[in-house]
Amino acid sequence: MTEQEQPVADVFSAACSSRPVLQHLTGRWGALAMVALDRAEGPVRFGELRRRVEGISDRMLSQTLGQLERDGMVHRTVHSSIPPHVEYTLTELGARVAGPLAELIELLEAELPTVMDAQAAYEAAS
Amino acid sequence: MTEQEQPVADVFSAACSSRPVLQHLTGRWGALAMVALDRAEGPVRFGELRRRVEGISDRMLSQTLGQLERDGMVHRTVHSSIPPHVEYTLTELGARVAGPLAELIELLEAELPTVMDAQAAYEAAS
DNA sequence: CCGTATCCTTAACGATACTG
DNA sequence: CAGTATCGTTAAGGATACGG
Repeated sequence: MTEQEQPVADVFSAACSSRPVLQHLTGRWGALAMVALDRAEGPVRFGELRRRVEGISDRMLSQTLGQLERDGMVHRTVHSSIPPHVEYTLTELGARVAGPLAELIELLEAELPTVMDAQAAYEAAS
Repeated sequence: MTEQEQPVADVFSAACSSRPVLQHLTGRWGALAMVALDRAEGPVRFGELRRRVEGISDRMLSQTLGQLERDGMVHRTVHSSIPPHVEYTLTELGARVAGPLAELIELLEAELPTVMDAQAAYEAAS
């Protein structure tokens, strides 16, 4: 049987359930958290993640990870001990989603000079 | 000469200029606008774009396109006539950036059932 | 150590009205 | 048609303090 994967979802449709999921991934911190986990290639602790994603607050990291966990992108493992020890990893789906996000970020980092030039040209024209 | 492209940019650094650029692309409407332009494969007018990106307001579309134009992702062509006629296309850089964004969106649309299942499981566990 | 709770400030956003 | 201006509302985000 050659089943056709036919997406019923359309993110361009306003009411589609995929919209919030996209928001979580492309929100202020979503992509950074995902790619940080992707680059780690192994479990990462909360504090370590906060250090990697510079500028994020406890509150935002917690909230972002919560959304991603709910969406099935991130797996959370709690080792009940004192002090507590919590590890985050990407799920199988999360790893696949992280791919394009990592590409985007790498492309952007490599092409930042191009962007800066464009910005300068834009300012000059206005 | 085999020049090594060595990115000086690091999006994980809080003050890096790449951060705002990433914001524009992964903000609420950035990715949707980029991929809508990518799928069009040709010039798209303002009104057409607004129709394609369901739910976006005049104000947000204008602002989003302005940011993307400033970042060198989108090219804007004004045909001075009455009524006005303005066309948007991706720049060469924009087209390359749109690639990963399109991948992300397609993956998300295809895997939405997986995400919905994860959400249901999450609710059940709490 | 890993968060949550609370409060507060900012900015994102949408609706409406208006202009070239 | 393609926006901009203004206004009001909402939601996102940061700071701080505290709990398991």
